Amino acid sequence: MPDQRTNHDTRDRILDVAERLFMEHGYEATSMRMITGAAEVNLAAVNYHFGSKEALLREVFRRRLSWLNRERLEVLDRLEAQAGGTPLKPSQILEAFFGTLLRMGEDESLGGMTFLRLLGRTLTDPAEFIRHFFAGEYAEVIDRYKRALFRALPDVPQAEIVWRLHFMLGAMSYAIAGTDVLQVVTGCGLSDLAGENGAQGPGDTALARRLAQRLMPFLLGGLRAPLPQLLDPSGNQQESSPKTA
Amino acid sequence: MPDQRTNHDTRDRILDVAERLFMEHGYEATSMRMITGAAEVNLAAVNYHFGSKEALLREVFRRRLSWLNRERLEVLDRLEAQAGGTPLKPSQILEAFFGTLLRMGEDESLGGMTFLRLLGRTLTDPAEFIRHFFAGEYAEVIDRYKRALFRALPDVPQAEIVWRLHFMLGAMSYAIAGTDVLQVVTGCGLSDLAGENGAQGPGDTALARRLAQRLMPFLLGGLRAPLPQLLDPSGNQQESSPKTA
DNA sequence: CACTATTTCAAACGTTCGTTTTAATGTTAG
DNA sequence: CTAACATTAAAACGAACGTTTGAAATAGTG
Repeated sequence: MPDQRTNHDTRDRILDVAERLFMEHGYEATSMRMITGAAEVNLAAVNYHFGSKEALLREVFRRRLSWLNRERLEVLDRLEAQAGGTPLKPSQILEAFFGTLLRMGEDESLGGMTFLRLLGRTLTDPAEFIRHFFAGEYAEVIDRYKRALFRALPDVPQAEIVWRLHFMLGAMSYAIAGTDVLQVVTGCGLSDLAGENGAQGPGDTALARRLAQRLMPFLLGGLRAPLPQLLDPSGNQQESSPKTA
Repeated sequence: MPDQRTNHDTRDRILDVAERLFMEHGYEATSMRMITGAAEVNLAAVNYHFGSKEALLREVFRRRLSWLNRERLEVLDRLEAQAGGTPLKPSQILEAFFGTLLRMGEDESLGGMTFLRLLGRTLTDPAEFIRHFFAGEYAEVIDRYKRALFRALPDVPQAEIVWRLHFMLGAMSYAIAGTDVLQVVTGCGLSDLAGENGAQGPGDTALARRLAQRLMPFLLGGLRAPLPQLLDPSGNQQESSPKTA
């Protein structure tokens, strides 16, 4: 029985703190006492308001993904309505799907870069309940955008499109996770590449914008790359590197 | 006792089991008792042979990455020696860097897909000691390949190359992690896309090969995509390759 | 053989985990 | 007011955590 009149101050503070701590340390490495301590609420508050630690993580994502998925569907609906019956351009589809997400990084009320980083880091979490949750949350949106890409690229085998959608999701997920070894090796993170100071905070919104500027051409280039010549299973790939076998 | 064990037998069995369990459940969600139980060794064996749980994870990676990094450097050395003083082709560099890794997935003695999945899932782990470890392991290889790409693409701003190397790492990392929501949503994983049975096992080596066939054109297309028009002065449109057959 | 170093083993260490309990405190409507 | 409900509070729960201990077993060497 959801009661909208209840006091949401404790609830929201828990969600905000959990979002940040789950991002910084991961789900397993974040304890209830870390969360309730940072949120300055009682230890039992999480179980009272959400039921369990797993349900807390789900709610942390649900309040962001419900907006994201709705927005993604609405943008696609709008594009397809404008196009009449003609297929959309791949660049439009990518902009709708990835641009909508990256725009969340510029809006603190939508979670900002904190949520984006959390999302990127959690998408590769092997925990069963997490993957099951994401599968349910993403099912409709993925299906709609997949079919839009099928229509946009009628000459490309659908299996190939699925592969490349998979790769594009990976490039984006990893990019927003912000844990790249490159950043530690080169001593400069995305923030420095974006020309801003490295400190997290308000500068993150600029980071999200520049990330989108850089990511979109890359994804489009990958999506429209020449198809690999399909060989019989016994035949091996083209050899442009020295033999290693 | 079912069979006699030598000194290194315990060590190696712990490493093999830890590699699989860390992949399946993640570092934090894998307990020492799960590892020693599955390896059929005493609980204290891990601390005796490796010192700590963190040190065990480092050793799990070190025994694989030492081979991978050495191989990557040797392949690059060989390519640059063959090329004389001329710059390498981007496709050669990508094949050397990503192809070498993906070939590990075909060789069970190098860890196979189990290690590849573990690597992909761990690269986005926020734990401090993990990121510090990866930074040290990858420093030399990243630097060498980065500079090779700089020479191969002299007209592309170096910051742009770093961005795209970042995106390529992400696409590969996410792909080998094998946790994509697409797989759960569409009900078919990479194994099905590869035309093989979905069961993990020997079929995984075929998966690694087909993954490489699909991933390499995508990465090359992304790397050579038209540059985003920003405040960049020269050479913005270098090479467009939309040949969606 | 005796001696030493290495490895295995069962048991326990102290700590932290997520969760539950029970009571106290606000809050709201009749 | 008071009865009913919603929320917070302190304390404790049993279980599981990574690690350590000290003795027993094994292997290697002269």
